[in-house]
Amino acid sequence: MEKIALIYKALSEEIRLRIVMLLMHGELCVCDLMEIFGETQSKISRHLAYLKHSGFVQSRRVGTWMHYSLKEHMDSTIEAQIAFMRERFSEMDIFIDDLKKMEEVKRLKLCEDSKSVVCKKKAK
Amino acid sequence: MEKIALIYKALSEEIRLRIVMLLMHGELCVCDLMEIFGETQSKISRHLAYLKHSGFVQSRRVGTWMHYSLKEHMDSTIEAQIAFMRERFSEMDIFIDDLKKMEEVKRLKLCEDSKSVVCKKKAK
DNA sequence: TTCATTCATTCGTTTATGCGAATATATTAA
DNA sequence: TTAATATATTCGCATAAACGAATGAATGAA
Repeated sequence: MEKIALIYKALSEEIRLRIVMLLMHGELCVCDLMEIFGETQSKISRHLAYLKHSGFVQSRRVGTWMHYSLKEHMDSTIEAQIAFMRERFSEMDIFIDDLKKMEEVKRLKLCEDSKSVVCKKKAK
Repeated sequence: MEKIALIYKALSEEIRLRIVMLLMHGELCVCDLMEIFGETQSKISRHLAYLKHSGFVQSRRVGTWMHYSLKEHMDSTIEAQIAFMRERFSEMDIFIDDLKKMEEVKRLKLCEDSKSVVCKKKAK
């Protein structure tokens, strides 16, 4: 299929759109996203894989964590589309709410001792 | 589903993307699009219906023809997305080729006598 | 009224996609 | 080495979406 259609297919699922919008503010790991969206690990991981194969995001391992971020040397069409979205969608309620939730999750993480505590707690 | 995701779902199929890009240059009827893309009537009509329900296009009847065009009072998000696409994609080969084909189809139409001849010929 | 033309819609089928649950893998710590 | 944690992937299923072929509806011409 046409490259551009594939870009829009990647953006045609709400959760992927919200992940992309969140990653504009920095790196997040799978368990952060699970908590922010209240979704299962399987679902988050699958959509991240989709975004990775579509050229939107990259990942790096940090211990047992995988940190996801927007891809650094992105295809220029994707880059332009993301710039459009940042400019156009940033002020929309749904994305602002996600951002707030993200900040809350990060704040909680800082209050905890070790880097591993938060996710362990969730598992319990 | 989230409104924005629905916008991108509408753009996630190549033929719909190409139809939208073509309609930036003016009205077209179903049989024009059939000829330009070499696709069946059913397929073209179905995707036009999809674009209509998604808020991208409008139609008006002229005799037995249905003329499709970009919607006049478009949702502002869709409008902005289309402006982005016009600016960003207009020079891409696939869309330039479609545009050339469109001009050829229109030229042929003008050379023919009555407004109905072209489509009748195709049917034969 | 009858027929031809354009387009819309339905039907049955096929393919794609998303899901939760379960399992596999990689890493770290004990 | 064993166990625990975070993540990836597979499995089976359910739903969505696209397709061609056929049919239906609207219009205009004869």
